[in-house]
Amino acid sequence: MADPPDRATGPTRDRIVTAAVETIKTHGLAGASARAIAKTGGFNQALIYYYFPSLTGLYLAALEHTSAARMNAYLARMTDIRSLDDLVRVGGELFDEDVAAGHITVLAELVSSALAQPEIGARITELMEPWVRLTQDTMDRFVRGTFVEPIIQTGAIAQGLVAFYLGIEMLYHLDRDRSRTDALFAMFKALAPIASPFLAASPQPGGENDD
Amino acid sequence: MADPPDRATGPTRDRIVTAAVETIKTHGLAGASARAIAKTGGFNQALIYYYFPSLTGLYLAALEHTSAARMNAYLARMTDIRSLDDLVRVGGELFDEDVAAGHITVLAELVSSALAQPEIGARITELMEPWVRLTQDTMDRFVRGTFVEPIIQTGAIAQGLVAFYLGIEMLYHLDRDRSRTDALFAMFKALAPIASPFLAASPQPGGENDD
Amino acid sequence: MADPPDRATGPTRDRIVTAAVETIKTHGLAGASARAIAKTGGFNQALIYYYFPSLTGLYLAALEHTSAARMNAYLARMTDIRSLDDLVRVGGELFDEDVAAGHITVLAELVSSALAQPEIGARITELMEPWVRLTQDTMDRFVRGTFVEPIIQTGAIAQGLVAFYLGIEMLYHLDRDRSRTDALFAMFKALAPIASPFLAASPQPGGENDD
Amino acid sequence: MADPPDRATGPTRDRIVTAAVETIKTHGLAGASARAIAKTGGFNQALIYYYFPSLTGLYLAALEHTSAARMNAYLARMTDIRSLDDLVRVGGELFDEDVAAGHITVLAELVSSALAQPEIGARITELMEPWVRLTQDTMDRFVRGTFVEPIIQTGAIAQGLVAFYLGIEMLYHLDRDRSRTDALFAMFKALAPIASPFLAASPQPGGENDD
DNA sequence: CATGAATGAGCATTCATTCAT
DNA sequence: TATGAATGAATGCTCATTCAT
Repeated sequence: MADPPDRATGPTRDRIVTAAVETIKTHGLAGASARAIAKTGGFNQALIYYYFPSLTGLYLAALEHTSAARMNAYLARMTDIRSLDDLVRVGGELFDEDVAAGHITVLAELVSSALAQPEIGARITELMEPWVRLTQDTMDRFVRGTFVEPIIQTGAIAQGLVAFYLGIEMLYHLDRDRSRTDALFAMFKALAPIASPFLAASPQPGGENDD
Repeated sequence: MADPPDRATGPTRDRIVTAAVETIKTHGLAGASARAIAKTGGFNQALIYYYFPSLTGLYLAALEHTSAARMNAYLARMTDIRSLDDLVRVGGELFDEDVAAGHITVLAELVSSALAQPEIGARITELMEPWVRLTQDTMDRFVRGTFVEPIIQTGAIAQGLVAFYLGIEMLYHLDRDRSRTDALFAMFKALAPIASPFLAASPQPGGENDD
Repeated sequence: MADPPDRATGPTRDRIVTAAVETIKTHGLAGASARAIAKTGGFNQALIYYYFPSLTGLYLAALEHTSAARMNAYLARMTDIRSLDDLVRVGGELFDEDVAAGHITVLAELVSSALAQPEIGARITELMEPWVRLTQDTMDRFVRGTFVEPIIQTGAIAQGLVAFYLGIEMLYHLDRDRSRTDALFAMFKALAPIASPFLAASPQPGGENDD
Repeated sequence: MADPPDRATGPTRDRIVTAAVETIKTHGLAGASARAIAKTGGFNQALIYYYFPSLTGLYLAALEHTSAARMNAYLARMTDIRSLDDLVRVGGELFDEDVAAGHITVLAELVSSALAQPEIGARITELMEPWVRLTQDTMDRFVRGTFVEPIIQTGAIAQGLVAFYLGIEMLYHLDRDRSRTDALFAMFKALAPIASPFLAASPQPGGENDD
């Protein structure tokens, strides 16, 4: 308590965070005890408390880690998207990567645990905001200037899409059955050419420029 | 003869299940220890094991309980729905009730825990199937006979809607902020009159008649 | 507490005792919980307390039961023994039956438990006395009148033989290896003709006549 | 790396083992709960699981401990034995020490518990083997070269003597009555001069040299 | 005569966390 | 910087026993 843990950087810290992500992904949050994480990473369990104030702190750091890593991947691919067709295709690829990276697993487990620990709920909400923003921005690029713009609220829809994304991943883990997700992506793909006329022919490139 | 518990009925069993639902709703699955549930219900913790083979058994019973209770409520209201407008309105009301009853909370917590305990995943999937079915049936009533029928796959969409529903509830618990949900329902409400022309003018009453 | 349990007789009592013997034999004393015994016998566990003041009371009754049953078998075969050869042969047969009946298992388990519950030690000692007596009497029949009579103390040896018997059975259960016991009995068989000349040519029939 | 306990050495480990021996000796295996052992040793019960994988592991370690300690004592005294008279005298002294050290108590309790937990039976058999070997070796030293050598099987007899030893100790704990044992040792003492002529006049010194 | 229901106490084990080194 | 040692509190679960019926 004398020394202030929660060191911001360092290779050992990364090692711990990586081990935490891996353990949460494999054994769930309930199975991600200090012992389990230390075993995964091959270090002493007391080391966790040298870098983080508590296990919860590490859990949040794990979410920050995967979130940042995935966000980079998303941003890198966003420039590829020039049509609704691209959007569906790239979206499917990114989803597959998300699942493989364990990002949404970590997210879902933490969101789930926030019920019992409301104090971390706010922080998780913060960490999700960039994703909602990115989703909304992407939608705006397709919607701006079209006749649907005044009808729909991209902000609300973005929230809903993130929720949907979270839910889909949770259901996937129930029985590891990809057919659910596959059917949905297939339908999106089929709908894309139909919806295209109503949307922007060539979506404008966009970042996080407007608020 | 009284050895393998999991008694099917009885007032005490109900008391335990109710206490379990209440505890999961309030403290999450991680906080729903045998002791915590017993405290909520005002009975001895050993009593749980007289009625259920394990805590996991009780958790599943809790989900079965809320699921059955909510399904009854849903079926009772289904006949009220005669237009897309009705659907949005009744849907919103039912969602509010779901949240209040804690049904989706119990569901979300159990789905989340299935990551670490794959053996219960299959059972949860079973318990979710009636909901997917109900969702799909309801959609079919609006879609059947319209020109959108060949374009969309109500089965896949139903899965997606259930996932969306699950995700929305999880996000709601993050910060207890209803604005997210409200904005979405408001938009649905606004979209209803626009979408109506494309769908069945008067949806056919339907149960679980077709497979 | 109002009614005095420990009923002396009755078919139901026998059923309980038999179930107790069976359970101790199979699962050991530590595994012979009220539940386990009731399951073996197919009755309600509370029934035990209608016939016995406590589980310990039932355990002792179980020992009394097997002890009496085996004593009858021993006495019935004693008249067959007319030579040292007979003794070894019949002794081997009776040992096999003892093991099969679980008598020595129950005895060994109870003796073992007496360490922690000294209050039952005295009762067990009492229950073992007839066996020591029988052993001594049998020895006396062979020794009386011979020149070895003043040299050995059949009382002490009888105690030792019973201890040996107990120990052998315990070791047998370690690995279920009969070879140990077989080798010993084989050697006894080989020694019998050698020892015979030193003992009574025709052992006198004897009961529990002398003190 | 510190995860699978069962640390091989260390003073704390010794403390735990000693406390376990003491507790088993006093309260029996059934009374040697983690809490009871911790109380005996004055340490936290969780410490047990830092050094041993389970209570069973500790029980076996306790047996290994007493067995090794007693074996050292036995070997140290073996050189004193030059006659049958010595054997009886030293044997009696060692038996007294065995009882005091609790070695045979621990052994008997563990052997008894192997009925319900067959998986530890094999290990216990292993731990008993040196004792059987020592007994046989000692007998061989007296028998070798004498006319009784071809008649008796020292291997089988050694097994029987160990069994006898075990049984005697168990009976002793029934009523803490030493007279049984005393009478037997007294008789052995009386028989020694009689048996001596038939055995080796001066037993050969021997270790575990021959197989 | 027998049972189902119920309980308080105890069990083995694991937890997050601390601390001296 | 990192670790081994240690602990108090909690975990899921089983126990012998009681009691109303």
